[in-house]
Amino acid sequence: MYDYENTLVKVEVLNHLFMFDKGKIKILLFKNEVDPYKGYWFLPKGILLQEETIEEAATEIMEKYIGLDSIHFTINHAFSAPNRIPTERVLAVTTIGFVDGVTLSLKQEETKYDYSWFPIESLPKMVYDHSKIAGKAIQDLKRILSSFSNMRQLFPSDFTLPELQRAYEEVYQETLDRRNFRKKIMTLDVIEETGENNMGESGRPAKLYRFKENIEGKTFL
Amino acid sequence: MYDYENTLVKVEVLNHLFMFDKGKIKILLFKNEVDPYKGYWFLPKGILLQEETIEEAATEIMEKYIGLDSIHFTINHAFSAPNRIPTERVLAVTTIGFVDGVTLSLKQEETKYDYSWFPIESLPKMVYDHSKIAGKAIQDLKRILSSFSNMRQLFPSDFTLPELQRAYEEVYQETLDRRNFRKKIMTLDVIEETGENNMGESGRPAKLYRFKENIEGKTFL
DNA sequence: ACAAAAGTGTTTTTTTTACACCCATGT
DNA sequence: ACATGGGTGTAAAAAAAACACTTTTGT
Repeated sequence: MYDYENTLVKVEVLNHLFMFDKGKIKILLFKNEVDPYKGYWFLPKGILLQEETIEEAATEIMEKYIGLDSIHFTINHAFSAPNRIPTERVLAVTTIGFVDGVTLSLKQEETKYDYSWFPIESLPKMVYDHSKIAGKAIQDLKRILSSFSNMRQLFPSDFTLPELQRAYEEVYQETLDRRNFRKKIMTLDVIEETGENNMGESGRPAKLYRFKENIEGKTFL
Repeated sequence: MYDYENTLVKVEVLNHLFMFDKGKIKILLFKNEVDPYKGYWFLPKGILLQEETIEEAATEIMEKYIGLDSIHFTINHAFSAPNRIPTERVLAVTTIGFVDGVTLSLKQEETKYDYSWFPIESLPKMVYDHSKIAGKAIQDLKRILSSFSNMRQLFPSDFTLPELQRAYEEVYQETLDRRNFRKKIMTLDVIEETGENNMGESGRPAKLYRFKENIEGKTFL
C-alpha cells in the first residue's frame, strides 16, 4: 500500500534561545566553520532521536552547546521544503526558549563552539534557511512575550522597571511612556518590590522588582 | 558518529479543518472502523512523503478525504511523544485550515469515508492523542481567527453581520452586543455591503456583506 | 554643583460598555 | 396582526495617551 522506504525522514530540531542584555533582546547563534556557508551562523540544532520528544531534544541540544540542561523550549513551527538542505531531506522543527543573564553566567559551561548573542534586529548571514526560520520566531516573539509568564523567563528576579520597559519597547518596536508603563504594570498586579535598590549605576537608583507567583494567563496587551 | 538508523522517523500530518455552520464552528472528523478505537473519531491524516512539504501534504490529504484540492493549511504544532501511537514511533505535525459552506457544497465530492462535522465545544471520543491535539488547535483558534484574513476563509462572501457576530461569540465564548459589534466592525473598515439582502428567513432580512480586499494584518481584538 | 537616570499625578482623549425602540419580512 | 430577527444612536464608564517637574545617586 504505502511505499515505506519513502515515509521516513530525518528531523532536526532548531532552537531559538533568547536573552535580554543591555537593553536588547538577543538570540544565540553559532558560527559555521566549514564550506559551504563558512563564516555564516546557525541556530543550535540536533537530530531528533527515536526515544525523545522534540522538547527533550531541544533541551539536550542546549546542554551540548552551552552546558545548560534546564532550559525549557516550546515548539514554534516546522519547515519542510524538501530542498531546504540541498544534500538531503531534513524536516526542521523549531523551538523557542528563554534564559536570563544571571542563570547564564552562573551555570554556563565552557564550550568548544564559537557562539555569539545577536540583537534580534541585526542578525548576521545565516546558513541554509536559518534566516527565514529565525525571522518567523522573532515575529512570533511579540505574541509570546506578551504573556508575563514568558517574559518572566527573561527577568527571573531583581530587575528594574526601566529594564522591563526596554524589553517591551524592543518587542513592540515602539517607545513607551515611563509613567504610563509603570501605571499599567502596577494595575495588572504582576510584580512586587524586593525592597532592594539597583545601586552603582549612574543616576538615581532604580527599585528592584520580581514577578509575583500567580501571573499565569496575564498578558501585557 | 551518529546512529543513522536511529535518526529517521515517520511523520504524519494531521489536519484540523474548520467550518462555520448554523451558528457553530465545527471541525471535520472521520470515524474509525477498526479495533482498537473502533467507533472513535480521527483527524484527517496522511504520511509525509519525501518530496512534499507539510502544507502540500495537508492539502492533498483533504483531496483524498473529501475531494477538495484547494484548501490552504498552516502549521499549528507538533506532537512527538515516542509512545503517542503504541505500535510505532510517529511524529505528528498538525495543521489548521478553513473552508466555507458554499465551497464545500459546490466542490465536495463523494467520499468513501464516514465523516461528520462536530461543534468544537462537543467533540466525540477520538483515537490515540487526537483529543489532546484537537484541543490545542481549538485553543489556538481564538488567536488565529482574530485575524480577519483568516475569518474571511469562513465567510468568503455574502454573509450577514449577525452570522459573523455568532462566529466571534463562538471563538471568544462570550455574547456580544449587536450594536457595539456592528460599530466595531465598521470602525475597523473591513467589510462592505454587497447591496443584497438575505431574504427568505424569518424576521427582517439582514444585509449581506463581503470582506474588503486589503484587510491583511487587521485584527478583531 | 552638575550630570544622569528614576520616580511621581493629573488632564485629555479615545475606546468600550450599557442600554431600548423601531423596521422589514414571513406566516 | 403577529412573530421573528435585524437595524439603529446616545450617554456613561473605563482605558489609554499626553505631558513636566522632583528625587537620588555618582562624579
